[in-house]
Amino acid sequence: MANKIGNFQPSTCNLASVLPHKQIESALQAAVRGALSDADVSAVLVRPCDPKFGDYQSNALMSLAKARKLNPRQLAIDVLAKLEVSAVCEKVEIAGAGFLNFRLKDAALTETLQSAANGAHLFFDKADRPKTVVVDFSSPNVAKPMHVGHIRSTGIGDALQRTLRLLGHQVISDNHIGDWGTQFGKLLLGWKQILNRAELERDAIAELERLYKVINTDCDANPARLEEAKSELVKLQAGDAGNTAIWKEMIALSQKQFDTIYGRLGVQFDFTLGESFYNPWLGAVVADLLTRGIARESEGAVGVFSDGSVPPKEDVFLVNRDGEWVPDPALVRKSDGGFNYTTTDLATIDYRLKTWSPDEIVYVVDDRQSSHFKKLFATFARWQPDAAKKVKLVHVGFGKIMGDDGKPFKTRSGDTVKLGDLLDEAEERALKIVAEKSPELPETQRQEIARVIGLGAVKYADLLPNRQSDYIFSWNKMLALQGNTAPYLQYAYARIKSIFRKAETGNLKAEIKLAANEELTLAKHLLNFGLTLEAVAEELRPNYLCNYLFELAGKFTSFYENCPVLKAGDEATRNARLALCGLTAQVLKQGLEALGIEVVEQM
RNA sequence: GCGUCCGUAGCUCAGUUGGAUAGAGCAUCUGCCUUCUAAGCAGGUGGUCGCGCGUUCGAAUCGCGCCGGACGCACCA
Repeated sequence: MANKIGNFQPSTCNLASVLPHKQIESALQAAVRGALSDADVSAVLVRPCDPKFGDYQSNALMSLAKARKLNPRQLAIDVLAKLEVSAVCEKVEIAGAGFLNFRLKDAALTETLQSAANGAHLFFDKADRPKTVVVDFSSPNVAKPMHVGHIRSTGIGDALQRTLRLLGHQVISDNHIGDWGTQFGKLLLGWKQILNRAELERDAIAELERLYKVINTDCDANPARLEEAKSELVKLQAGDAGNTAIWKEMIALSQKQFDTIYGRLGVQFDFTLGESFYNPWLGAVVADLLTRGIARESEGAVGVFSDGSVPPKEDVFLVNRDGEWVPDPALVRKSDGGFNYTTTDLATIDYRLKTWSPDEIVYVVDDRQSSHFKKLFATFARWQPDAAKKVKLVHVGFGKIMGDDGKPFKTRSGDTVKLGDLLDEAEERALKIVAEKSPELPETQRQEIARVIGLGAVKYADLLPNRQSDYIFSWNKMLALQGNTAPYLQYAYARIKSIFRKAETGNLKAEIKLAANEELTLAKHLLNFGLTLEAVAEELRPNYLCNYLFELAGKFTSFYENCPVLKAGDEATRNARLALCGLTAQVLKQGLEALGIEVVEQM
């Protein structure tokens, strides 16, 4: 926020845009500056609107007028007098309390589509000011199976990194895996005493999970076993060679599992710097916090406490218990001398800033950890105030996945659903449907279609809801293949491709001609692709893109029903419609790709 | 007890600086396959946006208070 000062957008950037709404926007901003020389025009935006009012609308003048106690309609008249948008718009209208309504000239619309058809762009601009963004997501734990809970972080994080990259930002994706912690004491003990080598070869993660469970049960019942486990942990922490070797092997085995899943999901990371990577710095972080007086000792532990700079209600280091405000510190060292995740997270921020100098670090993590992140960010701001001003730290939180019963999603027997099993089931269910719908296709092709549709369905169902709300996991919904689902979008794409297979001739760079309502509606919607991508990148909400693509597919099918392409009356119409189909297919494919979802040529 | 998030159609959910008559899918009802994939399209039914007060030209959106729900509240992440 604070780093936005002086970050004005030169209008020349927008003037270079191929997109009419951006041209209108920068012209409008110039006109507003002309009418109100001191106005902050960064909030003067032009957005698509209800077609009955026009194609685009700005309501910015009303809030500007309000802040200055001006008559909004009069301000609109003054701004309009200075506004020059006749190249792309029909006469601009002032409506209601002070809306500006813009209607695109057909020529401007056609020209934008033509340039896209010629390959000059795909309805979005690269960012004027590319940012460097670290995206921290997925973060599975070593020696545990990835489960259904990981799809949210993995899917949302991947969609965000893809979208940011598409817009020309520099992204550093980092998988902060859980490869350190007290659980390794138990795992090491289990490995040394009850490891089944054959099982380890067959299914390493299951065997590691078994080790943990058995020893954990032992420890609960028998304090001596717990001591044994602790001493293994101490040896590991002290750098014991044998324990370190076993620990590394457990990580390698887990990484194999992660790679398999990520391979299926098509997710890539630039770095996988787990928690253990930061071990060498943890002591120094705590020492520095103590030296600077930011942390202090309490009950044997070391923590960061309230500095009293804000009212208790806003103080993240206080919590109210029975009517009294009591400390809720961010602990950075336990009373046994061990460090905890706040320490690691502080060292991680420090490392990332020093290594990559990002403008932003985005954490795609469960909403339940929001108070942890608030404390973490506040602690970092106190620890390194100057560095903190240069980076935006964002917690992208998300809700839980629930079962049909409204309780957290589990298998019938009450276990957590393993991610691999979930993906298998998605593909199996999709295969049944493909076999039913397209029995004529060869088996291998049906399997490939089922793979793309099954995975797409799961990912899309996860990305579609507002990320902050919990959502109900339903196979029927995501694979019913009706409504707002990945298959619906993939189907729209496949239908377009089918047209092209049947079109023996066709020039994708044909002259664009728009006449029918369905053609105009579709064309105008294509123009909003960039706006949508920017909204996703700005608000870190992939669901905006889902809804955009669903509408695009809907507008396309409407066009498809009403405007024959191959059987159009004349050659020019046929070619123009083919070009429109081609652009729609490209946007669908590109948009789905930004969500991490593949398409098939036929389904 | 305190904090965070949430409460929108029968069900599941959208709702992009507060903006014009609140949207979609499912379900339900009515049409549409001798024309490019009907996994589709067109249309109907269905909502005092939990309740109340307030701010505003304008509130699902902002503020306050209730009611209901989920989650979280030092040495696990």
